[in-house]
Amino acid sequence: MAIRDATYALIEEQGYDATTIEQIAERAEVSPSTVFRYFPTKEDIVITDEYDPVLLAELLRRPADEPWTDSLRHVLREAIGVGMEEEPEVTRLRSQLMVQIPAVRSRMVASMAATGRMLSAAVAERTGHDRDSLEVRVFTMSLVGGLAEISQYWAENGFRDELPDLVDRALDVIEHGLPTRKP
Amino acid sequence: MAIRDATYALIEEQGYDATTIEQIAERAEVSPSTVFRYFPTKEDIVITDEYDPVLLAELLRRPADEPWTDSLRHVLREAIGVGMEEEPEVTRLRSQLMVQIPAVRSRMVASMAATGRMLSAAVAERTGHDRDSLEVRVFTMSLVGGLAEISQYWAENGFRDELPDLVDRALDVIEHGLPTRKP
DNA sequence: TTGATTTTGACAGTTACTCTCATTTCATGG
DNA sequence: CCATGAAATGAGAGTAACTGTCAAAATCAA
Repeated sequence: MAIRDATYALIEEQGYDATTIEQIAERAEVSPSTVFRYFPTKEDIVITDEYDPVLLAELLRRPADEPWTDSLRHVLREAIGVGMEEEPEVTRLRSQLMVQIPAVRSRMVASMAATGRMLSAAVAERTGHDRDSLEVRVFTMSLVGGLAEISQYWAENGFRDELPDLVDRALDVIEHGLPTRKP
Repeated sequence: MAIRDATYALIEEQGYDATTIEQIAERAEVSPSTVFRYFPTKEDIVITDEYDPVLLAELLRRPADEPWTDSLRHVLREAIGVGMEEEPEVTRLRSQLMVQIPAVRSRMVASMAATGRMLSAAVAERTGHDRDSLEVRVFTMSLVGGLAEISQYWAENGFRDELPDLVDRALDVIEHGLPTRKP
């Protein structure tokens, strides 16, 4: 979409804060009204939720007898892989903005929380818990919190790690807790 | 502080969005400029970070040979207990605003993330990890994510649970994962 | 009391966002 | 090809959260 492209371009040129909606509208050759019609907030232009349904669909496609933590691992690796292959610069830019711009970060966390809610249903079914139980909700959100940190870590360290590896390490921590007594 | 009191009162009367900085300033008998001087954003008037140092101090006071998950449990229960005893209505209002107002929620999560960073040092030391390692960071943020959900759950269910119990259950999930095969 | 320093306020400006209403675009049936 | 209705777009006015600057006022020290 033109609005999104214009936004990415302008942010790379001038930075996030210096980029106004008016500029975005001008670059995309639409009116500011139209920008607001498609994206309720400025952060929404940067962030995308479009992976959510994909993620969920993938999860449901996994064999039912697979340990669900494994399912999750596969699905997350896949989702992240897709993002990186299709538009690596955008993926990086998003991570970077997450680190630098608090509003973007919180929009991202909110988005991931929504994803988490979706996952809750799947997780609840597999584990035999009630979807609205404290346990499932806490687990899901702790998952989301941990995963969000991956992006931060990645960006802060200059994107030098392979994202799938980070996902693996993060999931290990979330599944088994911190490995004890590491020298 | 007068500004904070005025804010709480106005929010209870009119709700969060309907309460403007101008009204707050008027009620607190200061100028809007002064409000902004003390609180960078509207959400900051509602949220407080003052428990952070207390929490950290408590944590350091625990015996060094205690399993650190136990230390965490004690400290969190204590911190929450204090908040509830000293100003229960405010604690409840904050939880409620966290559920209703996205901006407040994300400010809260950010605040808890900052607390998490502080805890990271303690956690890292006890477990022998590097404080900046992905493992510690993921663990800390997943802790924060899970704990933040407690507040949500509590408010959404009409504050009928005892907060310390919820903390216990949440920490169990975070420590041991979701209990498997619950009928 | 004077002088210095800190706190406060008045004010102007920016920008994200909302609402309303008119206009344009466009698909569809006659 | 034209008319009609629906959807997309735009113009414009308004609000409220901030930011920055500078002057006035309260506070404190000597």
